[in-house]
Amino acid sequence: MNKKETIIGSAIKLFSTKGFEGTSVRDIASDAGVNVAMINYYFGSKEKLFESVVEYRASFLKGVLAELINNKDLTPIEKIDIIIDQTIERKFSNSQFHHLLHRELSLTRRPQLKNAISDILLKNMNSIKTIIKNGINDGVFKPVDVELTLTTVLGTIHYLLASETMCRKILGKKEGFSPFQNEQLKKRLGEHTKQLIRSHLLKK
Amino acid sequence: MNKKETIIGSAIKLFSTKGFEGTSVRDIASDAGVNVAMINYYFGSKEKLFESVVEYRASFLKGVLAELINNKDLTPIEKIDIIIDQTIERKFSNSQFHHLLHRELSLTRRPQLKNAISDILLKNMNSIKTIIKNGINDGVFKPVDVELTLTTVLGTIHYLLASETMCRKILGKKEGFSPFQNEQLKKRLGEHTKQLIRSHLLKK
DNA sequence: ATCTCAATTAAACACTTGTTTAGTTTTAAA
DNA sequence: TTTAAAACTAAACAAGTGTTTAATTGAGAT
Repeated sequence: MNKKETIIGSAIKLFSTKGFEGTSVRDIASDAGVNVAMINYYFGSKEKLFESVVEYRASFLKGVLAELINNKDLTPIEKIDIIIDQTIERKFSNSQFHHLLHRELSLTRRPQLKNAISDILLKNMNSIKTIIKNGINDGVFKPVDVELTLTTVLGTIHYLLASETMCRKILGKKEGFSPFQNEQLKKRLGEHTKQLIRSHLLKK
Repeated sequence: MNKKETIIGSAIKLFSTKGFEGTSVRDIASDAGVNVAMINYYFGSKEKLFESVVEYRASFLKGVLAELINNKDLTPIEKIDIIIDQTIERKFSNSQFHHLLHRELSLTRRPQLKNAISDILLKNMNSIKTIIKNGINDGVFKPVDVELTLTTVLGTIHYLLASETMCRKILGKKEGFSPFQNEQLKKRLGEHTKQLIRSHLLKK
């Protein structure tokens, strides 16, 4: 691994857990085992490093959803199930990075970065949107509020993973319980979300 | 309004929009029109000011939900409807403060504050939880995953309000659209959430 | 009028911040 | 082996950080 990537790795870790303002370039340099000046040498500034971090990791979020839309062998509800599973998988394994994105979104600073972030997040949403819309047009789904149905799917998953402390308390678990590494919780969340969406979307 | 409250007011505003680390005590003092030293004089430290902010505003979040639980004149689903409306109302009018709480929850620092915050948020959740549980026991609701159903209600509302930029893009609105002041959006969100929960909870 | 104590101030404190400089080492091509 | 660009370093920079100090003001009680 070259130094530039090492720096990005440390930056992801620290920005995610301590926030952008809460992380100093010296923290990052120390964690990455490089001289402080290397950050400005490679990235120009702390802020540009942040942009590089988002850009670097954004590629991980690009789902392979485009092909799913045009798949003729799957029913619309099967497609939704797959998307729910994929979304849960992705949010569980990159939970801290998701927090970073959403934290930044909720602040007023750095508007151009916020635009970049929401564009990234929207790519996934648009795939789900298309599938639901097609399902409605084909008469398989009820004529629901498409945008808010998306919001429900992503909101449910996101809210549960918003904080380890919170998640434990919601579920009534003890201190030792690690939600984000728990396969059983993933399964439980998947089943709830799928069941919910079926009731919401499918005609009886 | 005394100075202590003026400081808390400015702190809420600035912490909400710029984050805890992104806000300096001089920012706050300047906004409140007081000397910098007054913050440490009244609150002891920036961190303790933060705790005061949370404590001060937390009272606004205390719903009158306790009495709703024992109300015999309302059906379980009517109670849920009321809770959804109340939650939406509250999140719309204190959206920035909610962001502040959730942002802090997603960081690793200040664990005792995180506990305090999640306890505050959980008080509301427990009221909803009881109502759903009672509904299930009475045979009116399907035997759903109670904790995750809560998560869905709060997650839907929270996710939509997570960021103005994001909200606009989800809904396909233009730059001028102000989601958090929009009565029509409140109504739309209420209808979607209630419809969703009815399909999910009610037996056919 | 004197005393007392809380409220308030400007200034300084010690420290951290992101960034830059000027110099050195490393690398690799000519 | 010489040369030139890239990689890297320790140190300094100016600005900003939260906090404390010591002095001053103001109001109410004695």
